[in-house]
Amino acid sequence: MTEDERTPGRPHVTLQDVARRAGVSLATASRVLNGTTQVRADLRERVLAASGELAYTPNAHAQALAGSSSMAIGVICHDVSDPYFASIARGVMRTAAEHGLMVMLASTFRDPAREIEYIAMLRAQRARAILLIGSGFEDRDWERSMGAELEHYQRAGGRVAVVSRHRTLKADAVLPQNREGAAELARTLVGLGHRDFAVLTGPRLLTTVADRLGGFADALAEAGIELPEDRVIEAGFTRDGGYAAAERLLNGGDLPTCVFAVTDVMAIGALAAFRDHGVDVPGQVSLAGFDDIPIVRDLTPPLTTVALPLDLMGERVMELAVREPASRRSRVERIKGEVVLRSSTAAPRQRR
Amino acid sequence: MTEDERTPGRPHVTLQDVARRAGVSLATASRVLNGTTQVRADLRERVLAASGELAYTPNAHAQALAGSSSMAIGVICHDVSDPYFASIARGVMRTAAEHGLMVMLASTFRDPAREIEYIAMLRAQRARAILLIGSGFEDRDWERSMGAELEHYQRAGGRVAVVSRHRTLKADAVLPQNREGAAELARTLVGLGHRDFAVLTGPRLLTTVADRLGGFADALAEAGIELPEDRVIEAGFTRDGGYAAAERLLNGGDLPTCVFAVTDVMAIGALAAFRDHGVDVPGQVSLAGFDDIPIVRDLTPPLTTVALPLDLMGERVMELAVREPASRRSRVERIKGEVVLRSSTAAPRQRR
DNA sequence: CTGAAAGCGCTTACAG
DNA sequence: CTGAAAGCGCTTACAG
Repeated sequence: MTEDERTPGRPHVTLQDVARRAGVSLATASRVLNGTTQVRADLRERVLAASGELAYTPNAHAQALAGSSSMAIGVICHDVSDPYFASIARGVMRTAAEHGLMVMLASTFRDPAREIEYIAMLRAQRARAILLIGSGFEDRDWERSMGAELEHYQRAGGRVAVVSRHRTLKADAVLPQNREGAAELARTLVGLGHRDFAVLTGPRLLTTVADRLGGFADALAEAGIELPEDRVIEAGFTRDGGYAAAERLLNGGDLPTCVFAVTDVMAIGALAAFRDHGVDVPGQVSLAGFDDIPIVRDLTPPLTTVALPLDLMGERVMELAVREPASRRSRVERIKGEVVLRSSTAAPRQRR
Repeated sequence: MTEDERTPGRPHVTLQDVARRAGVSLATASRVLNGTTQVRADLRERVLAASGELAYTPNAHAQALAGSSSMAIGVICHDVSDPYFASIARGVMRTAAEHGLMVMLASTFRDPAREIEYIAMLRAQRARAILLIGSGFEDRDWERSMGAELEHYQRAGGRVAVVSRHRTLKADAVLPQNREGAAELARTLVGLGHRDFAVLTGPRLLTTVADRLGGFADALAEAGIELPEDRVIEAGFTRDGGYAAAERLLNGGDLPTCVFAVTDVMAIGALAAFRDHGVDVPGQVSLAGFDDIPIVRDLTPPLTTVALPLDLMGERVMELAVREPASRRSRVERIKGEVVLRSSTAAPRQRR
């Protein structure tokens, strides 16, 4: 493409330029290039040739404005650098690519103001769908404002899909079975001989935390094992939170025989704290996480966890957002977690 | 907002609706909302009120089309789930948010066709800038096609900025000092007493691999230490590649006293392979990586590496893309790596 | 300071 | 099948 082949003064080649060079009307050029209607073969050829010669790239904004269709999907997460999100994102990106969609990504760092702001931006972009990846809040205010913002978006034709439970959001959802997975893990650990547990958690307002903690505690209760409140240690929902929680546990006097961190990321921090304080895992204390992010296989010891097919969950949530719903009801896809025993857990030392 | 407050049949509230409700012209409403010109206070008030009452959201496509300005930045990486990218992305996202920009993300999995395709899509979106995160190729063909595509974009006013060296791309760049960092690491390891090395690398066509390997080998040579070709083991540029490379090393007969994996991600794989084969690190072999991704602190043993300020690099590359250049010359920001000694390296056992 | 109007680059009924 | 024209929702010279 050289300067004089396009309309002078314009930085981009337009459909008009292509049509002119091909000797057809704007309409015909448009029809050839997005193949809706039949066009006579020779005209078709000429348009294609002209488009190629001029290296024509359609203006997505003009297309969106004229056709009111956008190829953009908004994806909102808490932190791009969290490996849990990163694994899900892999599936999201792959599936987006397969559908020729662009992903607009936003990190909110759990700042509600930022979440609202991003939804407004995505509304402005006329994103075709918005994906919320990660735990919701058990919080009336947060829910109300998010809900209002999203409904607004949905009324204008936008689609919303989420990974993880959001109490009242009316949206398609991929739901990891957090309660069931945590319960199954508890039963497995009890089966190993453990009777004395602690749980390291993030803020209990997060639905994911509430579900995993609840499922774990309930299963223990069914086995006749109590989880005293002072054995539930709440900290940041991060690696450093796990580290801090484990340190608080260590300072709290006698250790339990088994610790459950509600996410692998927190478990990584806990493992580091145990190592730094000379506590052997699983010799002195067993440790388990949840999620099965890829790295936990490479820890020493490799981490027992509840495996979630994260990549697949990303794929599914994107597909929910893209596929037209058969009915008006929200679709729900439940994802089962599978307990994976690795060397970070063992039978307790002085059993009996 | 209720149905009858906006133009019937339209899903979105438009500026026209706002203007009508405020009793002003389209132009005035526009001026109030993007604050270019002065507008009389009372009109201003009325427009703001109307906009709020109708929950008006501007149509970004119409804005982009009319003003030919887009708030979107394209970010192209190889794999969103790679922790190296994830850390850089954190800085990118934060900086984007500070500037009110949206990030359109693309994963290419190093597929050249996909890279080209994404650049075309970003061109269609009239993205304000494109960020290439990750190593370039020492490959004429790849370079030619990428170069052509990007120049095309740049001629139309697009900005391009990269992290890592791309031989001939005319773009602003954040350049980690791979050669120097690897050389410094080599000197440090030699200082520890090592004389017998192996290097685990990704494809040597990647500029990052070439630079780190080259810097390491040169520094060894300066110390009078040879790095035989069969001590350079090439594999995939991933965790599994590192694992495979380490296994090949183990099968190759006598172990070196020290192994350098050109990225932390490969080092993680190597560490797992050593563990699986009962090779003690650093007892039998020392291991070092490069990048200092967050997780390597939590490995056992924690990994010696060359630390790069990844988050900061993300911030910088975004700022290069956003700030107007003073001259037409490409700007280059060099980033120094710092050797961080952790427990994965030690003096060799049977020294002397 | 304010408004009428042109124009951004497309798509898509509507006639032919 | 093809083309002239209206319209998508804004911004911004250009007059007043």
